[in-house]
Amino acid sequence: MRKELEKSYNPSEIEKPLYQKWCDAGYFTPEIDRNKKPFTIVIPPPNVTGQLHMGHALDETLQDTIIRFKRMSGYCTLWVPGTDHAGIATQIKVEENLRKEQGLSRHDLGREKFTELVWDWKHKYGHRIIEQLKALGSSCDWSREHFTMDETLSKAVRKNFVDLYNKGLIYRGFRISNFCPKCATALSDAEVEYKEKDGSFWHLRYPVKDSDEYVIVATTRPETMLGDTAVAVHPEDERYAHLVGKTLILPLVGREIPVVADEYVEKDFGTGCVKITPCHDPNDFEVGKRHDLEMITVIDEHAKICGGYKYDGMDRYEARKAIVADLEAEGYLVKIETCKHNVGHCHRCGTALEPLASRQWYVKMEPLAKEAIRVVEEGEIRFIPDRFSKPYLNWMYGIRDWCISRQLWWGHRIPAFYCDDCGEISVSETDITVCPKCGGALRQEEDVLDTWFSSALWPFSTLGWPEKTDDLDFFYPTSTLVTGYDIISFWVSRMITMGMENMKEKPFSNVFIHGLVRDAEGRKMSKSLGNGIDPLEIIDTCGADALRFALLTGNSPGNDMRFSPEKIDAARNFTNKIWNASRFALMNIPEDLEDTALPATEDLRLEDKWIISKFNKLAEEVAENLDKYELGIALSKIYDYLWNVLCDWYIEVIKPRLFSKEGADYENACRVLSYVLRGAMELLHPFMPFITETIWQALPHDGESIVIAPYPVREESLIFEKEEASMELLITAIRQIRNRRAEMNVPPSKKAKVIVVSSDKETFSPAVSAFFEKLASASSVEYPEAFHDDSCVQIISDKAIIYIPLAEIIDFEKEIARLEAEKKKLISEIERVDKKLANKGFVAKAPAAVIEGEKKKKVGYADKLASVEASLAKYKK
RNA sequence: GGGAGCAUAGCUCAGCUGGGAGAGCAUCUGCCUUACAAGCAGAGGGUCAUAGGUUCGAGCCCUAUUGUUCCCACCA
Repeated sequence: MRKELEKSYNPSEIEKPLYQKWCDAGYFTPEIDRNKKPFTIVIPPPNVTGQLHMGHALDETLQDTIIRFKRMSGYCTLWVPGTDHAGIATQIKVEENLRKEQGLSRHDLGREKFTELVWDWKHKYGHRIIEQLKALGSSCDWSREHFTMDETLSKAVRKNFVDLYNKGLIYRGFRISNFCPKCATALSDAEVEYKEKDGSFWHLRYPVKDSDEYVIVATTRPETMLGDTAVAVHPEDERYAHLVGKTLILPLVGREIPVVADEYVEKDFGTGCVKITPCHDPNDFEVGKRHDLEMITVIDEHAKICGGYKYDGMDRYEARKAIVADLEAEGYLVKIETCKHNVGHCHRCGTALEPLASRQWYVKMEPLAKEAIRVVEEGEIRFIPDRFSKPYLNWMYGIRDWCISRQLWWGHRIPAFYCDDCGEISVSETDITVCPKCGGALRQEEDVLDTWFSSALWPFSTLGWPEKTDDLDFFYPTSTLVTGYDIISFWVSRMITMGMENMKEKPFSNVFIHGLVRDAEGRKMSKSLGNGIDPLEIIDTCGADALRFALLTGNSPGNDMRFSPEKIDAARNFTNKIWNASRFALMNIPEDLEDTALPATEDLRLEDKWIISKFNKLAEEVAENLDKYELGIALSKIYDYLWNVLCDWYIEVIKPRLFSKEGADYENACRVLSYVLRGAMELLHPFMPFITETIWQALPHDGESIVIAPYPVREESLIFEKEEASMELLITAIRQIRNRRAEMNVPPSKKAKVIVVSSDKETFSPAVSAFFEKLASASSVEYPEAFHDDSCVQIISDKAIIYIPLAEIIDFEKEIARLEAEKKKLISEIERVDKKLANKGFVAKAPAAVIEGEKKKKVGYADKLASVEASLAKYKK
């Protein structure tokens, strides 16, 4: 059933019910069809308690456009949606809320109660982001929605953990890791953000035992001196060679510490002496291991001093002041320099991190990286744009073991069980209570896994792994992963390693990388800056289609984009334009026209063949661009076709036919208009799903929804090169007339006769008079063999000279000047082409088509020049 | 320290494998032409950062330089 279009496009009324209809019809829920090729995308799961922001909007729009294109192109498409439990982020949020509302900490509640509270949050807010994805039009299969802490996904996580442990790829180790004092947990290297800070460089004097000698060490973190257990010098440093093996007295503490020689020290940096604090610096830790130094922890996980000093309990910065003051008072402070240095910060909460030696769980990455490197280097997995494979490979080649334990409560609890009786550590896919070795009681590891440990499995865990499901069999490996460059190392790299390890097959073939959405000034959109534009607000006011258009247009793979209100305006104007054009079409297409067939070719008029031919070429180009992930280019081509070709020319040209309201000519115009408009909607649908479906339904159409309509493909029998060329000539002529009239300030209301002299009788014939009348303010059109009248404005167009009798407003001097300028330009053009054609190298090496083109150009210029010269001669007479 | 991106119209950016520079917005001019003033018609505006090189031919490829942004590593 066709429906009339409302007077104005009201996206807020149309979008929701339409989306519901699509879901109800099951368009997004594929049935496995082995006659079709699968095309699968897994969504980068947004934080379950998060809100849709511009970054998501871009990410989802890109995915939806691709998946809709593939769906219409006949693939068995699956877009798996879901959310991530986002360990730290979610826990922080709930903790903050708990503190604000009840003044309690998570420890007041205890682990079990607190975890329940987080689940409550998940149930309360987890649906919000899903609803927002729907509002965008995302054609996800909601029957396959997942959450990283689902039962099935949790099983996958445990299996993966146990498998890796049994292979020796997961181990528990004591080493330095970055600790966030605020989140009170260890972090992986990827979660550390370095920021340059102004700092000081404190030079301290450490006396040599039983001597008047001393060494001077420099540090940016004087409070760590409490944990010093050595001072290191370079083995070949003659200045200190005599001190190696001697003992120093650690100021304030009085500990006796050795001077050791280690290549890690750079002779020329600072004083050449380095204080060694094995428990609070990664390099010192290594030195400590090499020299078997004592490991003394003096800063705890809350960044407070510990270990039995008078500074115990003080915050690190407070302690720093106190310690520096004491050192100074006792004469150990030599000098203070200012310096800039990089300090690691928590990428979640921004707190300065503290390196801390502790026992954590790690994944041994090097063996896993091998395959992950191979599949990218051998092109099994392709990054788009290709340049992003470099940082990926860089990261992989320099891979370090992945710290996966987090001292949090929200997440997958590590399935390791400790026996306090015999010290055995058991890991198990199911909970166990009895030690398999000694039968003693077990207690489970308190820590949970890094969030990314579960998202690393996402492309196959969501398809059912470790079960051997049909989904997994059919839809894995997935086709394209769409994500921002900011999480290549966090997520993409880990999915590839885990995919290769668990599935022995890549998790996806293409990684389509996009940039960040920035504000109009190029800054990151952020809550604290208050410069974010809320995508939901745009959806409410302008519609999801306008938002999608604004995000896609001009966007190129891998590059950041700026988003501004002007872009939304342009997008909204475009939806308005489409809407009005369609409304106009439907006002004229008879209601009983249900048939979608084009008229017979012999019944098609010049303009019909032109617009049909251009449409078929457009279809081909758009598909090509989409295949290359050039979504922005594809979209701008459709935009151009709809606005600048279909609306500005075709609809204008056929208006007389449409207004005639009867006869074959009228009906054919309606059929062609309906064909090209419907086709344009189909091409545009992946980008702007709602408005295109609405219009498509209102037009004559086959099938029940545009969502499952076949994507247009170029049809060779509908390419009309000759008519295209003719029409372009006419358009050029009309533009030239308009141009001249505008230059002479002739209002459109002043009609004038148009006399066309052309040897191209097929193009310039009485059949097209209406074009000039409608579009070039012609009162009538004549086509004489030859014509001349000095009182006419002469327009030299391609393959035609046009005369317009507007004697009273012609400024002859101006005309002559204009023609002289034109002549000069043409002569220089001809010279340029001549020079090119005289160039032996060009003639010998350039492709034939290019040479042919140049020759044609020359003929065209020469023709025009002859006309210009003839006119000039007559004017000058 | 290592790597990458960007530099094109006043602004924001496209420009795919080299064959006479494009869009949107902004500006100027003229239009209520019965779909659309969120519109129509027209116009102006660019040594494609700089210098070399390859080529018959360079915005595009190579080298260097300048400016800018980002990523990685991180020296106490």
